[in-house]
Amino acid sequence: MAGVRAQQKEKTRRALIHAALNQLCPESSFSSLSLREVAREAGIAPTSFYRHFQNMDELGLTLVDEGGLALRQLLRQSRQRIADGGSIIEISVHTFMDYVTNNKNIFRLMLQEQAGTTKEFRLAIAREIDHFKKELTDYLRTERQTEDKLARIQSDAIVRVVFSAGADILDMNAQERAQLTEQTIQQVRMIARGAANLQETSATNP
Amino acid sequence: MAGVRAQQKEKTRRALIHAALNQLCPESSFSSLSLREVAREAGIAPTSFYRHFQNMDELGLTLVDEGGLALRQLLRQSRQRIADGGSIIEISVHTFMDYVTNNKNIFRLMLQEQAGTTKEFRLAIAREIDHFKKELTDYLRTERQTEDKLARIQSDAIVRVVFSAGADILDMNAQERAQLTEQTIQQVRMIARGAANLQETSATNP
DNA sequence: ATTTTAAGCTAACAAGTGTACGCTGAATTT
DNA sequence: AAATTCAGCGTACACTTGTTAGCTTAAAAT
Repeated sequence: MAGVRAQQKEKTRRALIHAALNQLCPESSFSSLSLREVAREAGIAPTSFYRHFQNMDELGLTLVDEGGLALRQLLRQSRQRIADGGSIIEISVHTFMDYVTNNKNIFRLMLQEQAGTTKEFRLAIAREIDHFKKELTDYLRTERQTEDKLARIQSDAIVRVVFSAGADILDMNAQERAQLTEQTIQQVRMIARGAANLQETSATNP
Repeated sequence: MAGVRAQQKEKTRRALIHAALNQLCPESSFSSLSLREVAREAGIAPTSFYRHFQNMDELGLTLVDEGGLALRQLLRQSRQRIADGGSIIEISVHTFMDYVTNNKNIFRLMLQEQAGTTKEFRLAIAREIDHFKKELTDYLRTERQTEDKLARIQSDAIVRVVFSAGADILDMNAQERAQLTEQTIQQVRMIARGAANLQETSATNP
């Protein structure tokens, strides 16, 4: 059973996703996309859209999920490369910035809908960011022997700084990008240093 | 010359601003507001809108400017209250969070349009954030004798963390808000500590 | 007292939107 | 071979949108 039918369906589903992604330029946000235009670019009739998604939001959530998953996989990969030496901070930040650079539209979508109008979107994106925070917290606790609460506060701060810098990177050229990436690495180190310092202090003053 | 006419014009101008602000709930972003609805709520005909603003974007930019100005004034005020004792970090973060809590709609607008679709918006908001960063940098340099470049990096990190936390506060109740505010204060202290530590280290290793 | 100004109005237009309905035809199942 | 499923289509409807053109009317300027 080749599933000629299911195959074709998947194909136009991808076409819809691709069309939506393609229309997400700096000049038009996801929430301003119209079902009709997306359908037009995917080469189907507007009404056929409903054979694949219940509405545009469902399509958007798919984009967020796929994008978040890809980013997490990249970061997990890059963390494994740490064994070969190299700073985890440096590699992770670079990986993140590269992802943003290569997937501007998806990242912009996440930024926009993070403060956006649909609760389901906001939750989906909060979930993605939480995934991050959690993985980072675990790393800090096990690999860096950071005390639990401190690890959570620290990783929260790091994630905030990195995501925020990622947002700024969207409009930058390669040179500015490299510069901001360097600065972000320094800031993450700053946070790590401050956290370590706090831990020492509280250890001697219990 | 009382200026009965100018007075009335200002009044409906405020009505338009108020109407727009009022329609900025979590369920509808600024870019999804329609000129007609805003005009309707302000009690004028759609076409009369143009007597006050060239288009909706101009209205939005007005909101951003007013909101940013108010926030900066608050922070400047609160910084002067430092003389009476109390941590500048604590007071500033509290002031910021209170502002966000009391002006959710404006702050949400800023968040949305920061990654939004109109370049002019993005620039306006970047400008507001830069104002902040600059005032903080100056403070760090003069009051805390922080080295110039370090002061810039540090204040950049602080502003990122605080703004990001401000975004999260929008959907929270009073208790969660207090908790996140405390955490943010700790994170700012963490950054300050890390920066001081870095400065010491580089002073002894020139 | 007369003229000018301009805030606000009504009417109208062209364009775009989401979605309900029912049909077709090929892939699949029976 | 016959029956069923279902991705995709065309038509149609009821709205909403931004914006133009020209009128009214009271305030301001002359």
